[in-house]
Amino acid sequence: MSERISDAEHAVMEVLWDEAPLTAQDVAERVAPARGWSANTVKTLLGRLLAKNTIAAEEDGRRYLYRPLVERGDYVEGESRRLIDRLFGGKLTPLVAHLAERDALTDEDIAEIEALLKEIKS
Amino acid sequence: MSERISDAEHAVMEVLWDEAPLTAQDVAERVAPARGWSANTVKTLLGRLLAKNTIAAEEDGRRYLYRPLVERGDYVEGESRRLIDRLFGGKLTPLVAHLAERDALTDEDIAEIEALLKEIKS
DNA sequence: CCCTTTCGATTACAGGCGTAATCGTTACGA
DNA sequence: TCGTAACGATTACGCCTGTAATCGAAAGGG
Repeated sequence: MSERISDAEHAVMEVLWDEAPLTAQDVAERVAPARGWSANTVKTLLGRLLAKNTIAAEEDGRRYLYRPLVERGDYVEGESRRLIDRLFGGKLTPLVAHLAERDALTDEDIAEIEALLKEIKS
Repeated sequence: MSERISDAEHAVMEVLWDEAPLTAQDVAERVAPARGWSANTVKTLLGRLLAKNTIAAEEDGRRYLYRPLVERGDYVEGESRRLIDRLFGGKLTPLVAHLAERDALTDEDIAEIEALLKEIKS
């Protein structure tokens, strides 16, 4: 279905997931500063996302209003799954184990996840 | 330090992490079938990994023996962190929450992670 | 000793990506 | 009305990636 979203494109998507529809300029204002991009760059990215059918453009006078066609949750799940499949045999546990083993988890993280899991079970 | 490892390169690295040192042909035999690659492709990838200082080559007669210079754990942690930073604000909990919410976690997964966390705490 | 196979090294080449600049059109301000 | 600013569209361009083919040297078989 939807083609892969590149890193730079993803930055644009985050803006649109946060707020939509937006004009190209709106997007540029929100994303360009942090990235140091020119407005042209943002327009190129919007064009590519359009071509990939990841966003839609609705005419609004002589400009367009852009909004996402892909949901953030779907994207996030896809990316997460890719990583977990590629590096951890498709299972989440080894990821958690790996981070824990490397002290990349604070006590607080652990407590949070435990609380979360407890809630899920109920 | 080390440059990014591409997807295709990663497949080669997995072979070397599993067993090393290996000749180019060894690597090709182990990785090419699953990927449908020619032996040449594997050699190109080994060359690129060499250039990136991700692997080392030791002469062995008229051929080379390749072995990783980067540890799998470091790579895995880097990639995991990248994803978690990019999509979950750097925290693991939202990743777990996201997968749970999407029913991407089985009861067994949950039990495993709980057991794992309990062990860590002790 | 020569032909063929085998190596690594070099070169290739299209497509994606990051990052724009330029072009053609139109609307708006002076 | 005329120049200019703002838009989207088109074009650019170098680097990375995936995926090899080709080249030159060397080694091994007959």
